[in-house]
Amino acid sequence: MMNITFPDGVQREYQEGTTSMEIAKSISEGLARNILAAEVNGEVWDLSRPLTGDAKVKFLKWDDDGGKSTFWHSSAHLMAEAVESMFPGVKFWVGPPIDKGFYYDMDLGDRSISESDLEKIEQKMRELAKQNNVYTRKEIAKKDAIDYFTKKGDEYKLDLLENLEDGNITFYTQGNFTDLCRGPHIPSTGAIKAIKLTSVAGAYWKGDEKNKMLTRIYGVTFPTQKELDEYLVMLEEAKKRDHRKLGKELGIFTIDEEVGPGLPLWMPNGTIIIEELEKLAKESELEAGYKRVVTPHIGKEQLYLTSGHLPYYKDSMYPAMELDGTRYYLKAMNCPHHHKIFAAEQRSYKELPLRLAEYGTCYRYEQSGELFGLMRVRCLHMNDAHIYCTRDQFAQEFKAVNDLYLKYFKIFGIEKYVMRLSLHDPAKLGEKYINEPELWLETEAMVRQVMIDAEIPFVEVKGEGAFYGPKIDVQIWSAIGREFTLATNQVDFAQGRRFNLTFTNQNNEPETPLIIHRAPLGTHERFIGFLLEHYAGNFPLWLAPVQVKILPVSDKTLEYAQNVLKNLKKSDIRAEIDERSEKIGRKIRDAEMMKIPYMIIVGEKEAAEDTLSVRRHGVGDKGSFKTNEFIDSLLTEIREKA
RNA sequence: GCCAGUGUAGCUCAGUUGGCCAGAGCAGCUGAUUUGUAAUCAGCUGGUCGGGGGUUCGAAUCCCUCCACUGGCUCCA
Repeated sequence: MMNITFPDGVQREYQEGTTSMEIAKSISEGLARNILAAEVNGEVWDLSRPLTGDAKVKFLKWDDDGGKSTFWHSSAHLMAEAVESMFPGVKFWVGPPIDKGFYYDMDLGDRSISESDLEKIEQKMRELAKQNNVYTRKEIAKKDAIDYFTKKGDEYKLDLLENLEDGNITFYTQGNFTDLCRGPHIPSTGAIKAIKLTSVAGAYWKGDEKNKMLTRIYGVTFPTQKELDEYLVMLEEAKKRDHRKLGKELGIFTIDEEVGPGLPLWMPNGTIIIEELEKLAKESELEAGYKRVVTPHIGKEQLYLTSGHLPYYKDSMYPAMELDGTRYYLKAMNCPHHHKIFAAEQRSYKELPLRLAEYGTCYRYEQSGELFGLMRVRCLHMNDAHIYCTRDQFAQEFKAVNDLYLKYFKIFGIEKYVMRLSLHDPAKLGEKYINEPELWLETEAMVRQVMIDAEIPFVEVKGEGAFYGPKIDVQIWSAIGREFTLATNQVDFAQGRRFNLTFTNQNNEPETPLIIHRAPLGTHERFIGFLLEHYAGNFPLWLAPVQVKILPVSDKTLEYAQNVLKNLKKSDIRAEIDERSEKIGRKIRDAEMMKIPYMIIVGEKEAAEDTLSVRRHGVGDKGSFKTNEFIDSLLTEIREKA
């Protein structure tokens, strides 16, 4: 007998070799119907797999992450079966579950799948799901597995097998499809009731662009049609938040083909937001002891050779222009220019930390396929600053930058983000990263310690560091789920030496400063793109391009409206009058569509009483106010950035 | 850059298997209307069908090529 412990602490005895499905059935038939997999001693197992000894068992339903991923993993196999039946000879690479659904990579030879094929594959999947085929697990010797795939001529699975240990290899079969797979899977295909293949895309084998491009099909499945429908509605809702759509509708920015891809033009409404953000940044940075500088948009080749950028990032820079025999580059980063400001004067330890800030304009030649609205562009305005400090000052300075982030995130109500400690990859030293193994480990430890001391949760990711040092990146997601770095806080142990930057220390010796590169508000482009989606276009009052729209009921009250406008402008409130000879309902509708925070309606009643009828966007009629009273409440709301 | 797709008026979209001057709604303009909390009415303007080349008696529709965009991959200081 074996002893099974459930999550609530209850223990029960079962015959050895009992499967988790049988255990579930012994508890209740209802439970057995709703479970997809079981967590056995922390590992997700098939329900049909026999348990061999005492264990902790937790049943996984659709609502558990482990349940969903098992469901989607099995769905990937179902899709593979459908594809194989329609495209005989197709070879499969890997088909994992992902955040929302699953994909499978495959080599179709000289055939290709277009989006119109997806529906046919879906249809086939539905057919196969209805057969309710059982997913069967089979342990297999490595030799036999190699034989199987050698006969099949499948070099991809053979490649996978190379890295697997004998005795640890399993095959899964459902219907006519057998795959090398570590599992686990749901009991049978019948549970998959709703299927949507979302897109087909190319993906390099093993993610390396030197390798062959495989075909990747993305899909998502659900246990009920209702859940799929809800998911599709959610996708539609997300599209309405897309900053590319909102940016156009609200007159924030435009991208013109003739100006160039990835080169946004900021329209008047967008420019107001830019100016408000810069005001916030300048005030905060002044308070935090930064000094402002301004630097040119270009620099000589030698500058970027000295900094070390050219060998690492030349491909991402616009090609050089040659003038009088000298090559100049458009700057892709501000740091070399700032370093030259540090170098321009003799520096004493008494000046440190020296914090140089600039909203710098940079140009990066991003690959054409990577451009994405405002989130990935070729011209960007960075909330940049470089902090030159001693080693002793580092922790405090780095933490102060983190505090600045958190202050901003609070203002903007940004809650969904992940702080990522981006580390170097030792395998790429000298190639992608400056070849200073000890300095890497040392600075990485310094940053880690600051984060731990500040009790800020973070994840560590190898291979995401800057070429000159580790960094903390703040990761966010666009409305359609793409991940971006919103803000960054980086250590630089390399450029100080490369530029020969020194200060005189207390012992009257020259010493190289550590440098922190930071951009808490990222770039205007990405930050405003993010804010558009974050607020769904409903900007808080202090950021709203038009804060108040005055709507006269008829021409008769136009004069009174103009008076009100004058008063609002006196208080620096951004207001406009809708002077069209439209009905009030129409004026309200248009102002609502433009997501203007406050509408004030002035008719003969208001003109006679010297009042305003106030309407709040998305809320409705707020009643009658005296002009001064209303302006005061606006000013408070603006000041508090509510 | 790579794979797959898309490109018709400022916007959202129709345009049957290639066939009469390429359509609609919204927006814009002009006029009428003077209006009370999410669309007043009428008339009008507006498109070298992404650019170029080709096939054809004839191309928005078929082919080639370039550009841009979309979804991914690679990349992301």
